[in-house]
Amino acid sequence: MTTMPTTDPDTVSPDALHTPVLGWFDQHARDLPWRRPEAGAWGVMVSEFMLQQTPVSRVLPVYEQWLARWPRPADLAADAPGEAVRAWGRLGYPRRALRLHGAAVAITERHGGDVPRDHAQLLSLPGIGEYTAAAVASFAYGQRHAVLDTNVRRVFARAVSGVQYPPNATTAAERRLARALLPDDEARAARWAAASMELGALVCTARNEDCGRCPIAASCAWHLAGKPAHDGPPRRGQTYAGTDRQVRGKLLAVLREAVDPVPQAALDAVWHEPVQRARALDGLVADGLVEPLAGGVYRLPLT
DNA sequence: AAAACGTGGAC
DNA sequence: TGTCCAAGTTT
Repeated sequence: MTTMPTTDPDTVSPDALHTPVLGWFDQHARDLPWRRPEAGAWGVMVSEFMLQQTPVSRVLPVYEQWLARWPRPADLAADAPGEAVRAWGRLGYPRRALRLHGAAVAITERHGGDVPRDHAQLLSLPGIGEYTAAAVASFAYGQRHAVLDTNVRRVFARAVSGVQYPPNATTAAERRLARALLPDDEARAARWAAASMELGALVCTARNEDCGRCPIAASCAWHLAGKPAHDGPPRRGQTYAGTDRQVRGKLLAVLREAVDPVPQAALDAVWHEPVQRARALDGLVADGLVEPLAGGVYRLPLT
């Protein structure tokens, strides 16, 4: 007979988590450029786009160049989307660059050039989903939102539910828990969002977690249970080699480096298999990442 | 709801 | 060396 994990918000004591985690954050928060006051809402938003599935260490240099080149949304909006794709470099998932450009255009046209404060308005921008809308509203504007990213989900899974990893897909129970654990005070809630995320990023990591440095190890359900290994369906593994994604990446790398439009032959050289190669290129065009010109040449999108 | 969507560092 | 993982969004 086993007992179910404790996921009922009524059974957890929020303040017993808040105080130590916030205290730890005061001491150990990283000095990241998008956390500095001068970053502004635009800096926060740019960082959130870049950090979607990409590690901080790789984002840092691109972020700095991006903000120097396009210090306000209108600056990016005035430039070609292809320039955003080029400046994105090797961060991966280049559609994010296109969406960030699209968001800048929408902000310029519909919001007077200022990143909106309202969660619903943020959510309506391209490339902004539930997480990013909450993150921008919380980090940039100090609002009270449940900011549920992969780090926070893991912290909650362990500290509250007593399991090593959260479910593959975010559940309603997780959202409910995140809301229940949000401090009542707005400023404290915003601080909590950043702190709980930072704890997951630095201490309560996916592998090699460091419970010895964790401010809530003593009350962590998973730690108390003896840190049982993950039990259940395998966590989704990604394959990459030989996929369309890899071919798309190679094609786009050529276009990013090229100053002038690229002839078909130059693209053909990146992949031997013609059917997959054509499918990948078609996909890039369909996604608006590549613009086909007359005469069988291609370039990053000008419009 | 499941699958597509890049890239590179760490173990 | 191959697997795992990184502040998700979209269809």
